[in-house]
Amino acid sequence: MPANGTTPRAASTRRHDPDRRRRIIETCLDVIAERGVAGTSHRTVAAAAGVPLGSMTYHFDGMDDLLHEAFASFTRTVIDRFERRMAAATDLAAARQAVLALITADVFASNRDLVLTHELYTLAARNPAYRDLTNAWMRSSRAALERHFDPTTTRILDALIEGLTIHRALDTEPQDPQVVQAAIDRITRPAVT
Amino acid sequence: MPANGTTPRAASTRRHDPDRRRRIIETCLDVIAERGVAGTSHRTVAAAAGVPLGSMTYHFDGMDDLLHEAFASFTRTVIDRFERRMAAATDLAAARQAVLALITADVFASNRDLVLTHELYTLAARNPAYRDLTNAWMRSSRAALERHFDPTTTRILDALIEGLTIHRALDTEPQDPQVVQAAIDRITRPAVT
Amino acid sequence: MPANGTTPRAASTRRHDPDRRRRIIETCLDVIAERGVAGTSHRTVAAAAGVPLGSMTYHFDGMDDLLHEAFASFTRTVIDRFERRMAAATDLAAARQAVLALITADVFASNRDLVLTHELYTLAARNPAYRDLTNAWMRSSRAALERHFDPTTTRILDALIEGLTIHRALDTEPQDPQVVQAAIDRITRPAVT
Amino acid sequence: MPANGTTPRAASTRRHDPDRRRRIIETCLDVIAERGVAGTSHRTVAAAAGVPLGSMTYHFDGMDDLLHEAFASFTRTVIDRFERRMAAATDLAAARQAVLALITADVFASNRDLVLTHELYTLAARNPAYRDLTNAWMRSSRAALERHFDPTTTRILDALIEGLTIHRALDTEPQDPQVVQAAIDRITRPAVT
DNA sequence: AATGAATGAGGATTCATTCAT
DNA sequence: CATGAATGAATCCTCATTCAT
Repeated sequence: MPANGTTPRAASTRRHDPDRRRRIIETCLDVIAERGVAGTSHRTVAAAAGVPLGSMTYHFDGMDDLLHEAFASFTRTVIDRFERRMAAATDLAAARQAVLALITADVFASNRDLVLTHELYTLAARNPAYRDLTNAWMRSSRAALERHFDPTTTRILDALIEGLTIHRALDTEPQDPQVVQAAIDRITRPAVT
Repeated sequence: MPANGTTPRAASTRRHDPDRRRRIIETCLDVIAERGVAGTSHRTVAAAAGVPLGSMTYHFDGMDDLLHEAFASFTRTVIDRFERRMAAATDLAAARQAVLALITADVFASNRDLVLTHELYTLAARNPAYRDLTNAWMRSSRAALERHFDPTTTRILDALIEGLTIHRALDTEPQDPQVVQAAIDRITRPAVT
Repeated sequence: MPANGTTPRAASTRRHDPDRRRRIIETCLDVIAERGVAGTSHRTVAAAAGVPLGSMTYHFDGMDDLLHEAFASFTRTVIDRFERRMAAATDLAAARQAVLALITADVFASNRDLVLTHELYTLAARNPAYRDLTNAWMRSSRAALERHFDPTTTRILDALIEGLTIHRALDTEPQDPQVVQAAIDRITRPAVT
Repeated sequence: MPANGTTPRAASTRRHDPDRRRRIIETCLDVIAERGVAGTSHRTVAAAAGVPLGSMTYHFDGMDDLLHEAFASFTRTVIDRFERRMAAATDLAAARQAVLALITADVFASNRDLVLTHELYTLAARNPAYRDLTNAWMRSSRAALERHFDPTTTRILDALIEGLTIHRALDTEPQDPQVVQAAIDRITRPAVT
């Protein structure tokens, strides 16, 4: 066995690279996170993924196709995380707790996710082709919340999560956890009769 | 005082086309709204503003300078609108009404404002140089809300406005006004004791 | 003898899709007519013919081989038409009539043929490899005309057909049939003694 | 005065090159003649003209603009030559002589002109934008001929010149001058009564 | 025998910026 | 003070061709 750590066949089989497409997509998200959609070009992605420039238009019908695929992968990931978190809650208290965790801990745990979300929203704001992704995202978030809350509460919570997440990211001073807790309490507590 | 309404100094220091700089900035916002930051170049702005290409680097220290000035102008405009709306409210009921109007009517009345906001957030998410603008915006929104609400309520309302506005823009189905009303009620009503 | 009408050998030597090669050639002419030699690539022809890209270099030794085959097919077609038209004439009057018909009716009945002819001439003007086709074309035209006219008259008629056809195609105003008739009369009438 | 033969100002004034545009156009014709329209790219022309690639799209609105300008320059040249030759003829005999000279000597004296003509015809056959050039060319040829011949004769001569020229260029065997002479005689001699 | 995968070269074009005027 | 001219780098994309299967 060679010392370089690659399998013997790797050198000879390099031509056929079955998940190169998938790897380009993931690399593309990294590049977007780091340099923005504006700084994402065939060249930058190809260089980052270690594939020849010609690979880009071979695997994708142009920059737009690649971007859409990349953001489709991104939304799939965040939707999964959201759904798993909410599905784990078995009663109302747990559901409230899950929402708290979503906002304060994991949805945009990384700056990467925040940046990607904004880039996607920016695209969707001008280009309807990206609305299918944001729509699917919103619909799945609401479906996950509606397992535990009524439709109106769901809508409000959904907007709250959005707003608090954005402000947490943009704000220079740290977010007060008590504010988040208070928000969830007020929105989900039963109406005063 | 001169009859034309400009101060004497302005006339002497800025000869040719005194507000060309300002006009470029406003045109730049139009271009961003229409084609995105990515599609905004010296060329496109110069063409849209009807000024020679050389004017751009004469009046601004490069693209970034121009973008920052443009978004500074934008945030000034939306901050003004927000503050005027909130300042007009004289009691709590009117303040609640004002928040409702902000969300359902005027903050992102136009698609233009929505697009510009997302473009700015996207820049700010990656580039700290634009955080001063988003910070000032957030601070002023909160100050305006704090005239009527306590700090915690203000934070929650602020996030709610953000989230509902974004969702209204991205969503394909129209926003239910009752949801907005319910949200404001729950967030601003006194705690159940 | 097999019932399907093909020779036994053909069936055994060409299995899959026996006339794919021929179909590619014909499609290639369509593509050239529509987009020009410059716009004709392996890709465009393969797509138009509905064959995989790899087929192109399998069946032909590169673009040039394909182009040459395509224009060979084209000249064969127009030569046949010309010869059939001239062969049908049995006396001098009929021959004159046939020349008239060639110019006014059928040589470049379609814009397709005109375009293909110019594309071929352009290739032949620079690349000697295509001269064999234009030479064969000219030689056969002359042979067909020489059944009815002396060599000098043939040369002149041949040039006239060429020139009138080109001008008919390029001219924006329609060609006057009387001019064509007059030209044939003058060229083919006996010399004044 | 420096020994290198350039004027002293040349080195310092290199930036301002007032007839660079014209030089690019002429070089473009050379490139087309040598490599065809298909082989004519911004790169090849820029390299041949010794100008940076960026110059091409600075001076021209793209490849099509450049091509059109180049062929406009070309047709202007050949039209001038044609007109000068015909204008020099003072009587009918001289006019006949001039037509003979046009065909046998100078219209496509060089292979360059022949190639350029075919390239232009090919463009015009498919792209109406080039018909203005071929139309102007035909109209001016006819106007020049009509100084000496009636309209019908002019049309026939015009077509003859076209056809004989093309065949002279494509034919491998040399053109017989007597055929040309005979053609002119037959077309221009008075009708037999 | 036939083809999908892959790639490096080259295509037109746009760009921010510099500089001489 | 203001700008038209100019340019080299970078943009996306198409291409003919090679090659492993």
